[in-house]
Amino acid sequence: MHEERLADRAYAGIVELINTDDLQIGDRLPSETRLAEMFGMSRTVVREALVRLASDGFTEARRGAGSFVKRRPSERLGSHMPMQNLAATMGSYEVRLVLEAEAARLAAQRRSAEQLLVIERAMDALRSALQASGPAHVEDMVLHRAIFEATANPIFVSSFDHMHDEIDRILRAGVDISRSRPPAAINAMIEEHELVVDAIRAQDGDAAALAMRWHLWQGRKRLMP
Amino acid sequence: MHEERLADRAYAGIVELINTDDLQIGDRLPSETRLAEMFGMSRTVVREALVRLASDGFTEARRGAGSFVKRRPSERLGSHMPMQNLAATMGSYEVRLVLEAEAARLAAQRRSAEQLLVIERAMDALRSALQASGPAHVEDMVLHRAIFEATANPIFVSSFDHMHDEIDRILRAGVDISRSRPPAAINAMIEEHELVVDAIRAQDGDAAALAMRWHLWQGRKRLMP
DNA sequence: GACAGACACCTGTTATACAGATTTCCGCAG
DNA sequence: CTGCGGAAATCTGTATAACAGGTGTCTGTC
Repeated sequence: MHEERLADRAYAGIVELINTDDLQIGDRLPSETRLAEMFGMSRTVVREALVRLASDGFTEARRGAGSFVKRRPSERLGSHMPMQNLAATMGSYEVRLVLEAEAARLAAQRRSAEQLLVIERAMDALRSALQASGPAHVEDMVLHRAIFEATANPIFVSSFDHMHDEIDRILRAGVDISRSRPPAAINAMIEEHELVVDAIRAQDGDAAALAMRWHLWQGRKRLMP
Repeated sequence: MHEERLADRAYAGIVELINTDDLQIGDRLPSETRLAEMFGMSRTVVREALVRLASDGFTEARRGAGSFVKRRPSERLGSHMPMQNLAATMGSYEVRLVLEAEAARLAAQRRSAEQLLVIERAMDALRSALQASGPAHVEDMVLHRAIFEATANPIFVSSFDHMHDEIDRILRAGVDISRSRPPAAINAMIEEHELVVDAIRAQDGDAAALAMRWHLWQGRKRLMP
């Protein structure tokens, strides 16, 4: 369908080059002529790719000197930044604490009646799953996502999706999420979520943000006491 | 100071052409050869400008047919910006306010000496770009991203990348990047950024978060007073 | 009027050349 | 050996010519 042009391959090739050769910010790329013969294409095409890379803020061309790395294309997490699962989990809670607390506040302020219904249904599903002592991480995710959707801000929602994907990929490797929980923890998790949902129902932004912070903080403690 | 390349003039010329000739979405631009003789430059340069315009989502090239207007650049934000973009801009500031303020706080608390250097170099580049009255959105982005990298939390960094891509995708069509800024605004933008960098240098988390909040709030006001 | 084919035009790509800027390096002076 | 100046090598920016392959249009025929 999309007939790939040579310049697209050159663009991808240079990005890959930065990653595999571990070029740091400020490092010089091979010259246009060199890249052209490396990729087996003309200098014109390489130039087109470099122009787009510069436009995207990845590289910077200095006349007479060469092209330089200005900002590294985001390498996939985990491959180039080997991080302990523990540290990664801490990191994930850091981001969640920030993003989710504010999402809860906005959700409380803006929720429509329909969105509240979606949230409450997700809450019921989560409660059932937890009380059945089964795996509940999917229900948990559905509830949290519903809260993001109630912010009526698509960028918030897509940020949640992205964050969730990243966290999932890191945690899935090491942490066994569906391990058995003591009954006390189950009741605590239900209660924490209910505090959040109650605040959203009451349209109390501060309370929702606080409850969400509390919930995430408790969750962090549950994972690594 | 701001060494303008021919391709920059071609880029601006084509944007102006779309506006003055009132080319609508789907309309065909003059051919590359025609544009070259119109602007008195070679086809090579015109092609470079067209590649960047296509990369910015303004035009689309169809092999054998020509280049076509895909999205119209608007000269002034606020007046011509469609409601969709306005809402998206508000939404983007909502997310940025949350994520970037906390990123600035963490950056201040955790920055290494090297990361501070990267941030300061990005600040220098941004200051130069702004003082030269040239386009500075890439330099701005580089600085903000450097702050996220100083959080030492890869999920934060990838969240920034994702957020930036989302915002870019929505906004880039509507914003004429090369629009002129009044000198007062330029100085204000420099000062706001410097407040953030200063706080990070001093490792004062609260001050960094506050300064970042202030900066984003001012930016929102600049865009839609 | 409908259709097929020739034709003109357009973008994508290659090749070559040169100007102007920057870096490298070598030789020379101290 | 060190410092320095300048030539040489290298690199990006720009121009020109050429061709391949796709697209739109016009024309002549039926």
